[in-house]
This record gives sequence, C-alpha cells and structure tokens, in this order.
Amino acid sequence: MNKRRKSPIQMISTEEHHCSIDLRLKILGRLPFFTDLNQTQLKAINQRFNSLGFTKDEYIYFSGDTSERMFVVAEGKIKLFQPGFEKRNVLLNILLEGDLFGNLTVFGSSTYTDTAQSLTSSCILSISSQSFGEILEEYPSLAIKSLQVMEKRLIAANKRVFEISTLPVEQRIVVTLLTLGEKLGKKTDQGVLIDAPISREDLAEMTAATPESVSRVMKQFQNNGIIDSGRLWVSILDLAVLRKLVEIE
Amino acid sequence: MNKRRKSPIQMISTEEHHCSIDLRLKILGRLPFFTDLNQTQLKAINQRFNSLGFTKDEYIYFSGDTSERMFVVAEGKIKLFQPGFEKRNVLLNILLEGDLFGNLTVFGSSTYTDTAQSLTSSCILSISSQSFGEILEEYPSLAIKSLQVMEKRLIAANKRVFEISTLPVEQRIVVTLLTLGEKLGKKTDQGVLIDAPISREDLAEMTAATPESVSRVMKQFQNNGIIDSGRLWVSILDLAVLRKLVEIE
DNA sequence: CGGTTTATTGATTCCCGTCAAGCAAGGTGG
DNA sequence: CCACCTTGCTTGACGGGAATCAATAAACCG
Repeated sequence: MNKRRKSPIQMISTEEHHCSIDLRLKILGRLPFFTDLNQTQLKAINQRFNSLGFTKDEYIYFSGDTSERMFVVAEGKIKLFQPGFEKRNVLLNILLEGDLFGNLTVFGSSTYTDTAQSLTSSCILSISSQSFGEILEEYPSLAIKSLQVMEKRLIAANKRVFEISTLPVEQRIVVTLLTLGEKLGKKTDQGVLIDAPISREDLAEMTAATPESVSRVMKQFQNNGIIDSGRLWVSILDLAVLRKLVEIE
Repeated sequence: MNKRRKSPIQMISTEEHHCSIDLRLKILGRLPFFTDLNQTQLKAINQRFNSLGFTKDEYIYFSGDTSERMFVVAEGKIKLFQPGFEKRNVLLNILLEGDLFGNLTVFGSSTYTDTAQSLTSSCILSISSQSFGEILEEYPSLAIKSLQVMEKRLIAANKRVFEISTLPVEQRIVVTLLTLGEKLGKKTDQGVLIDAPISREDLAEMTAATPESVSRVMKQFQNNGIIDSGRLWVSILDLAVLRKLVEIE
C-alpha cells in the first residue's frame, strides 16, 4: 500500500501577483471569446478591464452584494458557492484561467447569487457589467459565445440536479471526482492528480453529502486502489474502474 | 373541510390547434425578446419559424436526439425532464406561452439533454438553430436578451441544487409549490390554483423525493388548511403560512 | 359500470446524517 | 529540529428521515 502522505499539490502562494498589462492581454487573447478579434480590438477591450490580485482564501465578492461587475480568472483557482445556514454551503463550481464569473448580463444592477473565493493566490480581471454589455452590443459574435458558455453551464447544472436527485452518495462522489479530474486533472506518474486544494468538506458541498460520508467512501476507494488521497488532495489512480461505477446497467 | 374533489383544472384538449400565422405573429410580438423590433422585422423573422400542434402527453423531442432546433411555446404547457432509469425521471421545468426551449445556441448540431413533452394540447413554434443564430447576429440586442434568459435559468438551476442539497423533503416541497404558484398560479376564490396538471409523481420528480413522501406531506398541508389538492391539481390556500415554512430562523 | 390511473396509508427497512473521540499532516516559533 | 497547536481526516455508535413494498381507496374515462 502506498504510504506517500505528503501533499503532491504545490501550495506556493508567496509571490505577489501583479496582473500586468502583458498578462492581461495574454489572458484575454487566449479566451475562446476573443479569438475572433484582432490585436487592435483586443487592446481597446483590454483597456476596459481592471485587474486585482487575491491571496489564498480571500473573498472576491459575497452572495447578496450588489452585482455590477463581470470577472475573468487570469491566474489561480476560484471557488463559487452558495452560503447556507450553519456551514451548510453548496459548492457550485471551481473556476480556472479563462473562466468568466460574476454578473454576465446587464440586468441593471442586481445582486450576486453566489460567493466567490480564491482557492489559491490569484489574479482576476474585471469589467463593469455595463461596459461588458457595450462590448457585446458591438461584437454580436461575443454575445453568442457568451450564450454558449451559459448554455453549457445550464446543462451542467441540470445534470447535477439529476445526479443529486437520482444517485446514492457513492455514485455522486464518483461523478464529482470524474468531473474534477476532467477539469483540474494533471497526468502524473501517480495517476490523474486533481490540481486544486480540495477538502472532504468541499467534496461534501459538491455532492450534497457530509464530510464524514465522503471520508468513508473515499477510504473504500483508496483501499481498492482506485484513488489515492490525503489532506487537501486527491489523485485518480484507476479512471476505468471509476467510470464503470456509474455506468448504467 | 372542503369536500370539492373534482378537478378545477380545465383539461379540454379537444380542439385542434392550428398555429395560424396570426397566432404566430401575436406570440412573437409579445415575447420580451422581440419587443424592440418593428412590424416589418417581426414579419421577416416570423417567416423563419415553423409551427406544429401537439396533443396532451405527446413528445416534442427526446433526450439524446440530435438537436438542431429552437422552440417557442405559443400555446399550452410543456414539461422538460431528464429521463432516468426505471421511471426515475427528473423534472426540470414547466414552460408557458412565450418560453424558449430546445437548442438556443449554434453549437453545430449537438444532442438534446432533456426530453420535451406536452402537458396539455399545445402549439409550438420552431426555428432551426442556425437561423436563430443568424437572427442573433443580426440583432445583437436579441442575443443579449437570450443571455439574460439563460442567466436567469442558470441562477434558478443553482438555487435548486442548493435546495435539494440542504433542505428536508417537506421544505423542498414548499419551495416547489411556491415556485409553481408564482409561475402557474391563477387567483381563484379557492386560493391560488396551480393551472397545470401536476401529479404527485411530477412533484416527486421536482423535489428529489418519492410520490409517497409527497403524498404524506401534502396530506399534512391539507389537514392544516394550507393547500387543497386532488388528482392532478393543487391549490394554495394560505400563501403566508407556506412562505413561513421556509423562512430562515 | 368496469377498467385504468392516481392518490393514500401503513409497515418495514436502510442509507446516511449526527455526535463524538482520536489521529495525522502541516505550520510555527523557540 | 522538536514541542506544540491548528486544521483536516478517520472511525465508530447511534438514530432518524425518507425510501421501499404493499394494499386500499378515490377520481376519471370510455
């Protein structure tokens, strides 16, 4: 049995992130969104953005705050969740470089329906929803791409409703691990490492379960050699078996 | 105690729906979407739509079908759900006149992730996703409005994830009844009647519960005079009490 | 009026949440 | 580098909320 219990995840967050103009341009240019634009257009749009660095665990906004900004992850990992009474949060999503969040539409000013917290140190670009709206008016193709992003998320959210509604805890954990692996997985010689600091509690908040239940299930999986896991990290050792666990009979 | 057990919902579905050009124009003109357009533009867009009548319980499309159309409800009620193994469906939404469904984006051709079924006889307008995409390119304001529709739905879906994850069955049923009342409620002298044929099973599929559990909870509510309900219908008698049941302490 | 679908109700089971104690990993400061 | 503390993970015992199974009743339909 594997006795490597040291976390394989880099948690370095010492360096300050400056979110330089260069970084901003690079990030924006890489977004699927802006691929159609030429350099001049990109620069013009870039000017409308602000940038801000966040440290680990810092909050970007809170559920209920008046929402008039749209954000883009330039660097780092961001956690979106709905805060519940008594620690009963629900984790909605973990975002990566290039992902949008905040207020994507121009509903006048509304309030955020979730809380955004930096899982690592991060660099975040932001733009007022109004400016974003103006950009969308100007470049219809961007609006359509935003629409596609939103539809993807809606489909994912509905899929999750389905899973929570119909699957037992073990299978909910499996699909969650598979999703995380797909989004955050890094191939290593020890399997697919989920490259973000994920706790049992985070997993519980993703699967509508308790940290204790998650722990029990994960321990099983470890004993069967399907995964390896420790404090704030998970690695998938046997994707095939994991997938088989949620196949329809 | 009220002994009216006959369904107060009109189930007449005898007449054929013709989805005439007139009806189509009227519906399209009423959509929040198209309010900015003038009569000429509206007519041009109208030409790109087809219309089709469906009878009660008829399917419009199935989850997994190749999806290349976007639909608009012109008349009737449409149920969207994700089919599960062994009757374990999950009901995603009940749509009304003016609501959009199907493939809103232009992802090439993908597949539908839900099944659409007519709850009543209905008239449905449809347009190829490609044509819809062209319209969006032409009228950026429409794309932005679509984006707002999608964001609303995403927020609603996330809210639902939160509710299923954190609330016990009774409260899940309460929030579902409140939502239904808001969307489908008709004021009558007997309270707010939910104007659609909703079964215990439908409610179960909306609340991640079983029909039996729903029945037990609903019976309680009836005994307390909060609601009245029978075969395929529900009426909310005391909104205030219902709301109080899900308030945060 | 029989046949079908939907709703109710009870008895039983069990998955999973709750509570509580102990353990391991990581960080810090002397 | 080790004692100490904090935070996160594990493990067990227990109980309860809701699913399951099953049988009856009510509403609707041709």
